[in-house]
Amino acid sequence: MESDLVIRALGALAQEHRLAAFRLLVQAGPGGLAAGALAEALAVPPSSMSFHLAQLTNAGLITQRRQSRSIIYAADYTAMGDLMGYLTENCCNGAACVADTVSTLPLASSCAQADV
Amino acid sequence: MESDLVIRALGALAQEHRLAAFRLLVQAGPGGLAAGALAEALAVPPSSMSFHLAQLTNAGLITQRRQSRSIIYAADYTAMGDLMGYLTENCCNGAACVADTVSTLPLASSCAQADV
DNA sequence: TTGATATTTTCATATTTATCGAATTATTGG
DNA sequence: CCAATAATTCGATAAATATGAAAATATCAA
Repeated sequence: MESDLVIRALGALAQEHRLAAFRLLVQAGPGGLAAGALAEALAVPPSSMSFHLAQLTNAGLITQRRQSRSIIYAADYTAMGDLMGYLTENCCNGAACVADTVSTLPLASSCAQADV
Repeated sequence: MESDLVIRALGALAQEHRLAAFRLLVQAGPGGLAAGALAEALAVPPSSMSFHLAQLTNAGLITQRRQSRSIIYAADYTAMGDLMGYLTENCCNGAACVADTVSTLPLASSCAQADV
């Protein structure tokens, strides 16, 4: 992941409404949520919501697809994974930052196959 | 980690010079680097560097200490770890984002001692 | 104390980002 | 086609961020 895209992704998440929207989309799963549903959930005017969703889309963190009259947004887990990978490699001294967190999660399996 | 601090941390890293400075500080380790050394390394005027270092400090990502005439900045690994923890919990569906990335890195050692 | 060094603060300016009503585009049912 | 629904784009404005020269602050060595 190039640092320009990383900066756009970080900037996209560095905003109250966008971070909240992205969290909702992560929770929602691949099915995603409609723009209107997000706007209502966050109590943000449609035009503002659209602006923020465009930022997240531009950063590659979410995808959009039309479904009838609605436009459904969904979190791009791969993009988020790439961002986490960049931060782990470049901003955490040899994964020291992650280790603490990961060790508290059920990731034993992923560590076991770390020799791949 | 509260979302307000998370947003400040993400915003602090979402800028070319600040991301580069933080990466240098992470590499430098606990010893840190002087403001002047960072400014020179990044070819940024002292006043601009100072501005950016203040942003990173305000976000809690780096610490500062005076050493003679220089002010030494150092990465706060705990803060970065907290940020990674927040993202893992809230923006990665049950750590799925991390698992993919981590498994492709030579993290066997960090995983082995994860029980510390 | 004086002078040199290291950094920050101040200040003006430029740029980017955020907000939201109103107008516009796209889709569907009747 | 027409009316209703769902989103986006436009446009004007406000607010936050970035930049860098110049002045102010802190430290040290002589």
